[in-house]
Amino acid sequence: MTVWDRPEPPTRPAPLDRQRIVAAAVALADEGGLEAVSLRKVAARLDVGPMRLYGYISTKEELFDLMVDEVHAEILPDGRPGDWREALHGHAVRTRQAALRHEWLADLLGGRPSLGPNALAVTERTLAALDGLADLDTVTHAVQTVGAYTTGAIRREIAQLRAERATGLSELDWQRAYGPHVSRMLATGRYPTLARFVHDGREVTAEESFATGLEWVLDAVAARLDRPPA
Amino acid sequence: MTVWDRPEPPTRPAPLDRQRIVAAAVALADEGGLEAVSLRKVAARLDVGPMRLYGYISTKEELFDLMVDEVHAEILPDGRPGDWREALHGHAVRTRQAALRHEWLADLLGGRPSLGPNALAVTERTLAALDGLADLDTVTHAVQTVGAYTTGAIRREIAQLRAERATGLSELDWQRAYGPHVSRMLATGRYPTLARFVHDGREVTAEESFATGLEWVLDAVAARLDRPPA
DNA sequence: CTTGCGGCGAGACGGTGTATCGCAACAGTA
DNA sequence: TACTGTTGCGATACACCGTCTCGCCGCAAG
Repeated sequence: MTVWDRPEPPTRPAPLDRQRIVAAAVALADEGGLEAVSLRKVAARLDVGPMRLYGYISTKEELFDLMVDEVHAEILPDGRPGDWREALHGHAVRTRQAALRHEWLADLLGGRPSLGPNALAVTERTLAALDGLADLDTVTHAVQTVGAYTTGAIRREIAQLRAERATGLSELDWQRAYGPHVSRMLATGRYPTLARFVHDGREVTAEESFATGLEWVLDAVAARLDRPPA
Repeated sequence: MTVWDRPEPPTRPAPLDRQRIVAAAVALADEGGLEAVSLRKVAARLDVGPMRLYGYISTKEELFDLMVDEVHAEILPDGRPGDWREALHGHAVRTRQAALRHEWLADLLGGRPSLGPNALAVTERTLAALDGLADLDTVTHAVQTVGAYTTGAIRREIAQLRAERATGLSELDWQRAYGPHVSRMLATGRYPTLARFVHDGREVTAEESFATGLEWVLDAVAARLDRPPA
């Protein structure tokens, strides 16, 4: 049997890599949500046995940590730093955009401390943009407060988005119709104020709501940065 | 065989109840975290087969929804309403306290829309405290902004608390020592600002951090409530 | 007493994360 | 070159999960 008759050996899959593992996991999560990520499926996508992964991660939670840090690369500011407000605003907006691209991020955000290189780099850039404008404590509080708002607002937005998708209602109808359950609850008369707000309230897009709250929080930060600490 | 020889029939466990199911699930979660809650274990605690639960809930997620609403009973304001700031502040603080009592709440907060009777009642009371102080949109933004901050801050606090517990470090050492990993990362010199903040920053308790950020956000709300909408 | 029905729960199913361990392939040595 | 020691891979196993199916048992009606 000549060389020509023998098929080429199957191209060995590139040797494993944390990078490749995380990329596969992110792809899986983007397609089917966090619950679609199982070590077996990640391994299958890399043509590898599940146990192979344990050389690179020692637990599924670690894989999630790596995924979160991977996405933080998308959150790093693009250009050179502007003023503090632009930095905080940009960080919040880019985090939200990343969560809209990778909805599973909302499930993980704030769930564990993010100490990966990309997350630290994001923090570094943000802190640097505020450095010197006030004492360390004030700056720390500013970053943490905006971060907390961002995390919470993103979670709510994604949660609502999923609920809308599940019921098939359009986003703008949602707050008024919200399915039979809420209608019935409001009709009991036990939540008169809430009922009035739902009935009379203007429809507000999630993006507008996020932006408005963010401006408020940034204003609060501005008030503390401008004047020396109490 | 006389009556006296025959044992009394075993006291039948009280017929099932959503209340009892949720109470068992909450107890399990309080003891071992959310991951310790399985339908099988909840059922076992009620001396019942797992399938029995499906008459009362149709999915595990629904059980989680019920648990969240159960805890919202602890978040309802105790007395009669005070002013708007007290209402928002109290809501945030009570939510945090509930999360410290039931750490698993941090995993669920903001994860799905909360539409249970207790959650709606909490919202009703909060909205009522702000009603009339500004147009509906402004009031809605106020409640949502404070809510988003609260969710995010609680998640971060619980996440940090768990990480501390896992490493055995004391809370105050944490920010400086944070385990070998962060020390090494900071030593690389790639995060100079962050390193300086970690090194020079005053230790701040989680409670103080939460309270400070909350005051900032409430100040921002005050600024919008006091003057008519733009 | 018989019959029909309805609901309960045992068992099954397909999946999960992870521990174990036999084997095969390789490195080093005689 | 032949042998041996070691290492690391991955098949197999295990305990557990959420949920579906369906046979059986107890009760109501005739």
